[in-house]
Amino acid sequence: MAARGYGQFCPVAMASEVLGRRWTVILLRELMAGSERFNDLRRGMPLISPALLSKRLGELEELGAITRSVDAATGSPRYRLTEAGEELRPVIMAMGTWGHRWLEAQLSLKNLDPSLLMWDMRRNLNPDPLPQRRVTIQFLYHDVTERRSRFWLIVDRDAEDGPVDLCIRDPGQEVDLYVSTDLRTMTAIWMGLDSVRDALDRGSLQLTGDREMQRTMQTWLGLSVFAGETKRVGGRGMSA
Amino acid sequence: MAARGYGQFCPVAMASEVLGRRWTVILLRELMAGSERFNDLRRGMPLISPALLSKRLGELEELGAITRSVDAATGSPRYRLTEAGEELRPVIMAMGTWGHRWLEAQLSLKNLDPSLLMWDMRRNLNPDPLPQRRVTIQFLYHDVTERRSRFWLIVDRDAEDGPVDLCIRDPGQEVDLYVSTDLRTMTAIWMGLDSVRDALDRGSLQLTGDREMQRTMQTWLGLSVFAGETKRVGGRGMSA
DNA sequence: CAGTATCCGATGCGATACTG
DNA sequence: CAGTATCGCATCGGATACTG
Repeated sequence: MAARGYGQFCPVAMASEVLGRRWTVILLRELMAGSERFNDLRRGMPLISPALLSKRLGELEELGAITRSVDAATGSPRYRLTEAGEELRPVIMAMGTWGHRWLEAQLSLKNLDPSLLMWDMRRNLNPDPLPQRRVTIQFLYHDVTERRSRFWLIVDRDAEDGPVDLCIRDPGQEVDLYVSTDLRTMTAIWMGLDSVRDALDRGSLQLTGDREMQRTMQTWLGLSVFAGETKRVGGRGMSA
Repeated sequence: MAARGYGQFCPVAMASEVLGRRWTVILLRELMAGSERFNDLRRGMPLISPALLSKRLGELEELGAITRSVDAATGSPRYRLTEAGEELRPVIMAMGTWGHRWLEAQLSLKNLDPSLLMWDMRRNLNPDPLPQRRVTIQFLYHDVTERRSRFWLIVDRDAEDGPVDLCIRDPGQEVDLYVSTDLRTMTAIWMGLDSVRDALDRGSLQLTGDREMQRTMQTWLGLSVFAGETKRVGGRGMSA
């Protein structure tokens, strides 16, 4: 694919040589979102091959943007942003803001993926408006093939591995709230293009169970960090 | 190169599908720097093939980031950023700022290119500190092969095509200031890694001609827009 | 000047399987 | 869980030549 590099001394060109590599930006986004372990990173970018992920991690480490360290307790490797890596946050955020403002929403809603959505929701869910006790929320996407249509979020503020756990098998606990909807609706809500109330009114979303949890869903359901940005979308959107 | 696209609805991923394409970021930088014509754009990215430049321009137009219009006077096409394209400026700037702060300076100084440097300098030169009359400045890079070692900047505030013209052939005018140096020194000054004074003191830079222009060189010589950023550089720099 | 057309080569990357 | 090893091909894009 050509002589790798643009032959330019301009800092934009040099940064672009790094950030232009496939998956690198997505990987940084995952790291910024807080994932530190190899397989957690994979969950956030399911289409990457382990070989390539390993390679990209190596490049970023070589570059000084991340460090690889071994967790003393578990013995498992952890990848963390260095100061240099942390300073890429404005770049990634600016990209996301622009993408959200200007890229056709339709396009987002073509790349639907229930696992990815649930993984994102797990990360941003806000336990505060929920009951103090441990609660289980079941999501059912009735337009998704059987195998990936049901998910359970278990919220427990006192859990060791973060307050929210995502299951793809029935955890066998009593469910406090059932959420039944289609993938597109839930994704649109997550991206701030739709709201819980509107979806309920339209009948695109059904809630069953704890009334209080139903009422406060819009507040505990964390949204995409870009959901607040005003959408513009002037052009014809991406061709792909 | 694989299924084009990351299969993600995240705005970062979608923006990255556009900005990750080779040369796209460089092209945007050129447009943001003010180039509007096909061959001016090429001068700012000499290693791109005309076919690919044409393709990228088409993609950005399709996307709604630029418009192509035909100049009524000259009949030549002009490419300009739309509002959506203009809003990519923070992204490009953030990339440049990061690149300047964290990427090994050595690396920049490996991608030396006299034509590119002169083309950048032409753009950012500040005519104000210079004499009111038309002045000619000759640059001689004594470490560069004969054919690309001499350049002339002609500064004329009243010229039709911008105040500064760059020539690669002797324009046959009396030269007001001779600048003799090596390519690395001049690039380092341009990037804010070195100063006119220091280079003069070290003997890496020689000036002959108009004393006043010599004295004020650091002020009329416009620097890279990133020259003000503090360099950090923690890691081992890029592998390339 | 402002592109198009064509060809072909390198290689990035996806897929899959395997290991400590 | 956290990767490595291997293979093969699609495709991106570089080179060159040509045109209105």
